[in-house]
Amino acid sequence: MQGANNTSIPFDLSIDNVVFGFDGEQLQVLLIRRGLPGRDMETDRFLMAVPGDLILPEEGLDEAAHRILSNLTSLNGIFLKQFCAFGAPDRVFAEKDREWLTSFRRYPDRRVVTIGYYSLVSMDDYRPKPSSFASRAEWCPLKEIPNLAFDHNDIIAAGLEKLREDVVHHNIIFELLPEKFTLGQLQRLHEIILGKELDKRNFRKNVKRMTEVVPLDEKQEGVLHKPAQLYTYRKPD
Amino acid sequence: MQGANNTSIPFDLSIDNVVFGFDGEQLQVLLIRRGLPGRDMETDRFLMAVPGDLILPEEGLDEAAHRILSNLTSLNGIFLKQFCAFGAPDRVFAEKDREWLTSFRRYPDRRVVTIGYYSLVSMDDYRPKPSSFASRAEWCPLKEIPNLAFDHNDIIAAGLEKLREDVVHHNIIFELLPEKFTLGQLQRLHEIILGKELDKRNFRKNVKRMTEVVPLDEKQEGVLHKPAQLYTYRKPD
DNA sequence: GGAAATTGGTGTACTTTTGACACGAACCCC
DNA sequence: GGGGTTCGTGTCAAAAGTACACCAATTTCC
Repeated sequence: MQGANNTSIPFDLSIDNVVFGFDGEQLQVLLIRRGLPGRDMETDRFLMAVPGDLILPEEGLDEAAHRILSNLTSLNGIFLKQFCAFGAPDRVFAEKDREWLTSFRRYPDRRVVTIGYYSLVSMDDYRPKPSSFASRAEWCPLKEIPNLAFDHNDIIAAGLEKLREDVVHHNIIFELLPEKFTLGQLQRLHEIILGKELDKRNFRKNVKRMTEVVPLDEKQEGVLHKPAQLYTYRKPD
Repeated sequence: MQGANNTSIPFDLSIDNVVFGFDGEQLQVLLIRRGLPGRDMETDRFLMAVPGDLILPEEGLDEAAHRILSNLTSLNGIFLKQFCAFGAPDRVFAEKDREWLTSFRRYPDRRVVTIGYYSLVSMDDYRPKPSSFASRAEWCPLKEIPNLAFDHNDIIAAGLEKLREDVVHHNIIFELLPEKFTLGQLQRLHEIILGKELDKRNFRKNVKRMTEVVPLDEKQEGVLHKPAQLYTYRKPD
């Protein structure tokens, strides 16, 4: 940082969390229905958004991301990774966002820069009830995402791209699966994230080389086909 | 973004650019000697820093990164990539940074969040003169970096880590080389960034598969050994 | 003018990884 | 008991990665 520069206007800073979930079939993203419970929530007056909020004066970025996600969704202690800052000067000033901004923000004319985080959640572990007052969060299939507030559509797209990069080299993909999973689920998830089909036998060959993926003494139950062996992921020390 | 949250304190936002250079031998980082020309510049009163400054009210992040780098170093139109935001609440409030902050910042008590960019420059293309008034920039070998202002040592470390990741999959490494380079230089640069030795013949085998790296009708001159074939990098469309 | 020092440049054999490909087994439902 | 569905398995060929040693071209120094 360096400064003959005294032009110092205040910014607001926010976090936006792109939370990916997997239901065994497709990738989903957690969206928030905005407004005040009971008054605006049931209307379509405000666009949906990714869970995010302003950073508090005294908190760090990761800390803020966890707090905000916890407040809006009750998700605690989950995997969260910063992936990009978004700061187009007019990113919150589109007409569509005006009413919400003036209703809920103290300084609606302030420029807002947001730090994007993405996270991965097993949908088995988190099923918000869409119509409950307590939770305003809903899963939305990635392919059916509506027009969102601000630049949140772009943020999701960027988060997805980052997820794709990270899946290959870091074992983050297991965050999206329940504790016990089948190799079929693991393969489908890879296929969905990478956007291409994989060969079953080759895929399994590779997985069996991973010592972190261990078979359990258990099989799938209640499925209408041959039950699959269950596996779990043991984090290396 | 979502908001029952009206606690809205202003942040200052800055950009910090970690500029990597390569001299054929080792990686270097561009540092700025801070203070006012003629008055403070020659003293050691202020810690050195990575080139950075506050973002202006109306400019985007990438735009700000380019402007700031251009202002402080005259480097224009170079490769710049956002890699991480740094926002520890106290990151600018260490005692060592106090005097500079109060001398040069209008609101020295404001929390500052910074967006880190890294860039790659061929040192052949940019040789600041350390003692000139016009340029306050100096190359500093990565291994000899002193204590810097704020959390800039951390920022450099994070930038380097990101560079290591990116080098493997994106052809960014050529930004660090002059237009014409030898395979020896290319290999040394890879070895330095990756921190391990590579086999010469295997390395060359791989490079020769890259259609972007094309041999020129030219050889090295004025070296005290067998002159090497020169190559250049042609960006694919 | 020749020797020493230095980096440039080249090929082969082995191992490992990747990629393509087909069929019987186990379970549910009807 | 038959039909539908997913599970689970092995082999072969091609590609990529890895290990390894010597002569060539230039400068400098004697």
